[in-house]
Amino acid sequence: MSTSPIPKPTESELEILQVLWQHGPSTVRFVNDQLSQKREVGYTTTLKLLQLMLEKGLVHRDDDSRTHVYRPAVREEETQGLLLDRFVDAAFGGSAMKLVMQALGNRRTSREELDQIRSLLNDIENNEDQTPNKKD
Amino acid sequence: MSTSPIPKPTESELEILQVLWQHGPSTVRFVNDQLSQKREVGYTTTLKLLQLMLEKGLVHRDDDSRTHVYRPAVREEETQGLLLDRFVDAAFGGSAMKLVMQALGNRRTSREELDQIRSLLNDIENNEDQTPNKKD
DNA sequence: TTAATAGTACGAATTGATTCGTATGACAAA
DNA sequence: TTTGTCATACGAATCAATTCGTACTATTAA
Repeated sequence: MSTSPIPKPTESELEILQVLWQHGPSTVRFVNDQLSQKREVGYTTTLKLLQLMLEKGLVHRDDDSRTHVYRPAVREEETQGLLLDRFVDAAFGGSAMKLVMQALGNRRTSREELDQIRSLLNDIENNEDQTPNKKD
Repeated sequence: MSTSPIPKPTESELEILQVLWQHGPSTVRFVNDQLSQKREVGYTTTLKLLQLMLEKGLVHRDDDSRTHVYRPAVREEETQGLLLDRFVDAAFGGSAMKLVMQALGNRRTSREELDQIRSLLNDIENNEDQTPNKKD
């Protein structure tokens, strides 16, 4: 069982991955259009980023047709988990609890969401014994 | 009550802030010793970082004595909140819920911690109406 | 007083991420 | 065929973060 060697995506790469995760396989043009809705960004910039991501193994590319189509090579949850770990370390000194408390305390959370979390908490408490739990 | 214009600390700066938050006002030597426990880092590197952080307003400095003493200029929760916002945007497409679910689902959480969260959830649900909610 | 030690200041090299200009090729319409 | 449009490739500039070497000053011990 080799732990997959996911390279840590940068912020820009993450932005692109978000688009791919959300919309599925996309052309450079499409990705660039999406990014452009949030901020100014040149076409070749997006192109270059995608090419770098291809080299890093963050995306796959279908270049059968002239217009290439990119799709994510990493799974959303996995990548988010990886980044979350790093972030918890960097910003919260490793305490995931503190992070959760902040996230919940600091912003408006709807009753539905609260219920969702409650039910997750119950699940966790029930499955406690058989939880895989790879890390210390 | 002006919201303080906190500059976003970089990863290295955050590492240093962690030390200062945890141990209080410290000399460069002390901070460097702490950092060195985790990874190789030169003394002047730490010094330079602290000097830059001073310019940015991330720390204060007492230079009465030859050996300067640095202390955090930003509050822990505030800074974490700021970074959390950015992180939720960057990695979770803005959904704090998804982040919380990941954080809880992905790692072992003790019963005590689960209870702590539950009680926080209750607080949130009760205070819902009168919650100050300063931010947009 | 002198030498060793420990501190600060600061310029500059390095590295990585981001950005974009320009060259080049494919394709389609006239 | 020729011309205009749209695509990729890739070198290189820029910018920020990080790192460290070196110069200089204060302090202390001999």
